[in-house]
Amino acid sequence: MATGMLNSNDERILGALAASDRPLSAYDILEQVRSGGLKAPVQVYRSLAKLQRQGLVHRIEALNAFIRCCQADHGGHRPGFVVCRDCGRVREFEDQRMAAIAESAAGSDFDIERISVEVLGHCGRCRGAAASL
Amino acid sequence: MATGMLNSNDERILGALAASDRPLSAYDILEQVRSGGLKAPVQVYRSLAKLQRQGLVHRIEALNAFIRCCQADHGGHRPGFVVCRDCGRVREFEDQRMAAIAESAAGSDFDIERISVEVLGHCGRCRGAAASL
DNA sequence: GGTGTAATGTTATATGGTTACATGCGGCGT
DNA sequence: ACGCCGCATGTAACCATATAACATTACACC
Ligand SMILES: [Zn+2]
Ligand SMILES: [Zn+2]
Ligand SMILES: [Zn+2]
Ligand SMILES: [Zn+2]
Repeated sequence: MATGMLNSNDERILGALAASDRPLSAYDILEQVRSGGLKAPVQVYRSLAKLQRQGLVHRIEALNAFIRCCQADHGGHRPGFVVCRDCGRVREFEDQRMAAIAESAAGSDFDIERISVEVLGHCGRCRGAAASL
Repeated sequence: MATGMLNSNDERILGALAASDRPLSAYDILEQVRSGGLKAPVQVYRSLAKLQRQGLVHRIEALNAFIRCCQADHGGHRPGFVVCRDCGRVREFEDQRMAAIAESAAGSDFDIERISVEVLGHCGRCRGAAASL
C-alpha cells in the first residue's frame, strides 16, 4: 500500500478527517477544504475512493460518512464499527470471526470484496445525557 | 408484532417489494405505486419505516434500497445480507454469532439498537457473465 | 513539437431523504 | 350534535448525497 502517492487534495481531505472526532460527509469535507482549492463534490469523492482503496479511510454506510482509519495496519484489515446514532461517534473494531461468518454465508460461489459491519445504537455518553433530561 | 395494522399504502408497498427479485429504492417503489394513489417520497418513507419496525422489510445500507424479509419469523431477528454489487441481488442470512460479536465490540455501556452486516461482492452468476466476455 | 493517456477540474444532473405545513378523521368531554 | 384535541395521511418544497459528461492540464514517449 504505497501511501506516498497522495496529492495535496488527498492530504487535505485526510487532514480534515483526522482532525475530526466523528465521521464527516463528503460535503462536510468539501466545506473544510474549499480554501485549499477544491470546489466540487466529485473531487472529494475521487480522493475518498483512492483513500479507501489504500485503507486510510473507511466509509460508514449507515451515515453516508467517512472516517480516518485509526489502526496501525491500514492495509487489508476488515474492520467493524460501533456507531452512536445520537452523537455520530464511531469506534472501529476488529474481529477475526466476522470473516468466517461472511464466507460461510456467502458460499464458495461468491467473490467477497468487502464486509460492512456496523453496530448501531446509543453510546454511554448520550444515554447519560438523555437520562438527565 | 401486530402485522394487521397495515393500511392500503403499506400493503401496496409490501406487494411491490415482494414481487421484485431484488432490492428496490424508495423511488423505484414510488414509481410502482403511483397508480395506487401515492405520489410523494415521504409517503413511501413513512410506510417503509413502519414496515421496518415490524420486521417485514429490511434496508440494505450499501444500496440505499429495501427488501421484503424472507424469513418466517419477522420479529426480532438479526439478519445479515450477501449483496452482489453487479446485479444487486441480495441473500438474507442469519448467524447467531453476530450478536455476540456486536455485544463484545460495543461494550456494556452501549445500547445496541440494530446490527447491519452486509457482505459485498460478486455472485456466481455475474462472475460467469464477466468471464465469458 | 506532436500525440496518446491518465489525472484533475468544471458544470450540470441524477438519486436519495427530510421539513413544514395542510387536511382528514376518530375519540371525548360538553 | 358540537367543538376540540391528537394523530395519521397528503402535498409541496426543499436539502443532501452521488455521478455523468465534458474540458483542461500534466506528463511520458516518440
Ligand atoms: Zn481501519
Ligand atoms: Zn453518542
Ligand atoms: Zn428478515
Ligand atoms: Zn450478481
